[in-house]
Amino acid sequence: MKSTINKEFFYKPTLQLAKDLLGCHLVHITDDLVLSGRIVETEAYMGPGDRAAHSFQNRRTKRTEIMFHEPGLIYTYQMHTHTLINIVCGEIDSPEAVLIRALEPIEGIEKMMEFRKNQPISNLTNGPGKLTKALNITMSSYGKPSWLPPVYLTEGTKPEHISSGPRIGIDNSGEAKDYPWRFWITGNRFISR
DNA sequence: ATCATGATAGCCT
DNA sequence: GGCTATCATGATT
Repeated sequence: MKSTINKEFFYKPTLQLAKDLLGCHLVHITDDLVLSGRIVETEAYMGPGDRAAHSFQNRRTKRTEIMFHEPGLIYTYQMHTHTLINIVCGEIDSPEAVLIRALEPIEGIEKMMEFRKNQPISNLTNGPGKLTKALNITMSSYGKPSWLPPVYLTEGTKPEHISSGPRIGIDNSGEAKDYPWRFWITGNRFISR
């Protein structure tokens, strides 16, 4: 069992945290089930100045509210038919977040296959909507701490090398679409594309 | 490559 | 209350 991350871990610049989350494990534990994966791809959303961020221009609404709170909390939101999971970053009142875009399946792979309608292992968690389905993560995690069960992070194995590039799915975000704020473990086969 | 899906959010009247 | 868009995915052409 990997050791749990403590909340001090989250007090660092968001771009650094986006990289430091690579290699950590995301775990969902319930009474009779452990589902986990190693984070292999993330994206940083930099708040008021980032046109791709929900909190652009400090937009503070019911949905974005949690990003104004302490780092390490879970920000989930619904996108079409999928739930996406982010980790809140930045100091209080600095509404930044890191989106978890892909995992490498670790524990509970058989069960993940059930949740993912018998997809092959290579297609279980290689996208932000897929991984929440595989780990059975829903909107009920909104605002919960990511350093405590049931949905939490643990230390994993550090990546050997990290790559970066433009974020995905934000073509309507002006100049922000080209910022290299997507990070992934170089060569990993579970990245989203 | 395009399209349907369909759950809110956010913004307008 | 209506309208439009969305940090995606799976199925279809």
